[in-house]
Amino acid sequence: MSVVTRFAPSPTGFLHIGGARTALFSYLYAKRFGGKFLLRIEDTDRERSTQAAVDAIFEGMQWLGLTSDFGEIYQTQRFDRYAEVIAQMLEAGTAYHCYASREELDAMRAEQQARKEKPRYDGRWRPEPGKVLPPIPEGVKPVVRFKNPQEGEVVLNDLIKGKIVFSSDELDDLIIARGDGVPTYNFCVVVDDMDMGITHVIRGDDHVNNTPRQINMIKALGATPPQYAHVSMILGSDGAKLSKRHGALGVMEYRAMGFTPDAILNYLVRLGWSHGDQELFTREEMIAKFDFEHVSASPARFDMEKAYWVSHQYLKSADVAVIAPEFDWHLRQQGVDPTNGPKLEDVIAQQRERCRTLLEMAEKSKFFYADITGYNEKDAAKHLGAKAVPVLAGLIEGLTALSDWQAEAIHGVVHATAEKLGLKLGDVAQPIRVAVSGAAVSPPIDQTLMLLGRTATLARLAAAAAFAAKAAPAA
RNA sequence: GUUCCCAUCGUCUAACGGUUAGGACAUCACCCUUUCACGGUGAGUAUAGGGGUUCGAAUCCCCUUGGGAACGCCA
Repeated sequence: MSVVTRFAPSPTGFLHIGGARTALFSYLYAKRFGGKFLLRIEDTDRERSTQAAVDAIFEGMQWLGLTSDFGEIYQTQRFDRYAEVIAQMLEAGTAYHCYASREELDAMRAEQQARKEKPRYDGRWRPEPGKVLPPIPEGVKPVVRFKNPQEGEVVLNDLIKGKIVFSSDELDDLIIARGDGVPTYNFCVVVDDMDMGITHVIRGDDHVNNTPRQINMIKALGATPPQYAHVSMILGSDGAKLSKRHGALGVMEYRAMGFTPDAILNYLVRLGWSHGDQELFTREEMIAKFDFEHVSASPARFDMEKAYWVSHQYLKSADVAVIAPEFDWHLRQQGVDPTNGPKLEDVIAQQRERCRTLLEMAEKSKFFYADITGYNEKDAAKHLGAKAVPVLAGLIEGLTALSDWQAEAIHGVVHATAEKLGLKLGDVAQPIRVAVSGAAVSPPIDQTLMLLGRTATLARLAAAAAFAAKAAPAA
């Protein structure tokens, strides 16, 4: 049997990092066995589902490259099918109508909690042989409940957590259709997974307690339950649960922070899963090596520092042509148009070693594409003082005379200037950095000037010379 | 409250009864150096606690403690 997995988010918010990892695991597992992966939008709660959230989920999945093999599937488009199954179950006696009002149920739960019991439906409308049901109240639209078997136990052999046994008497009769006829999550999941031939249900471990009921429903429908893999949640760096108020970010925010999709995926795949000592994986390697035997059952914290490290590894080793479009996006995000200026690929090649993210790279590369707006105060005070005046003058003279604007020749001029003035290389290079980039940090100076180009270089050196001359008397 | 899950360096993890408990991130030190980085070398840091089982336990079992989840006409 070919593997079919699914990622089934409810569209009530963006695609967060935990969901992305669950989706990734599902995707990898399917691909590993040459199977299919599908994305299903669980939008039966029409009050909370929004189109904006649906769009955000698709956007995130697409950016990560986790594409569905079956297009878009919405539960709200399958209501006819759910109604059909509910009718079947009513007919077969595996489901029944319950006329208890919400108030009645609230009161029941309150009583149970007062008695320190687990709140659960008491089966007041559950038909049993010889049992007399209450009179049907007028004007009440009944809900439909699943008639859960009450004997024995349900065994879940989870691929990650191992064997988990639930006693059947812990399981109450859950509602599968609301008073208005709209089916509920636990029921829709079961019908969908069955109809879509899902072989492996990979989801967050907050669903573990739903699983025995779902297994019972699948069995009541005469189908075979899929395999389950319940993935632990991702915690914030302080060990607290990620929430909207507390550090939960959508995957697109990681794009804004300068991560590439591959880097995020690589970080996520290693969060809870391992393959010996290997830290870095290509997408192909992830697919070839992913397994549930090495997925941890315990929750993991999201460590931004390590994520940055992974990001850096990708920036350093990736094909510059692949990164260039994302780099372009970041520059434009910062209001810089990279059309006129050095080739993005060349700038990336110079910056990739010293930047952990594309955001950082864009910030540090703006000066290649736009005029600098001023000097870093400390750097200017240190490097553009009186001492810099002869240095800059010498450089301008040497560089103006340069016919061949290449790194090697530029390097020669910088060296010659230092030698002529009896200075160390750093004493010459630092003023140039500040003059040209606005601050004392840049790629190697010869590369920087080559990329910047002759015109901009000389203009900025001249401006810095004027600045230094003005600052000199005070110094 | 009830049920269920989880527990190795600060963090992510390796170990599938026998290792000086390994690697990575982070930290610190040194080297390299034209700034920032990269890179190199090295250091410190862990089996939550208590009982068993066993010749031998991080590993299997039980208890404690500490985290977490679920218990909706939410998903």
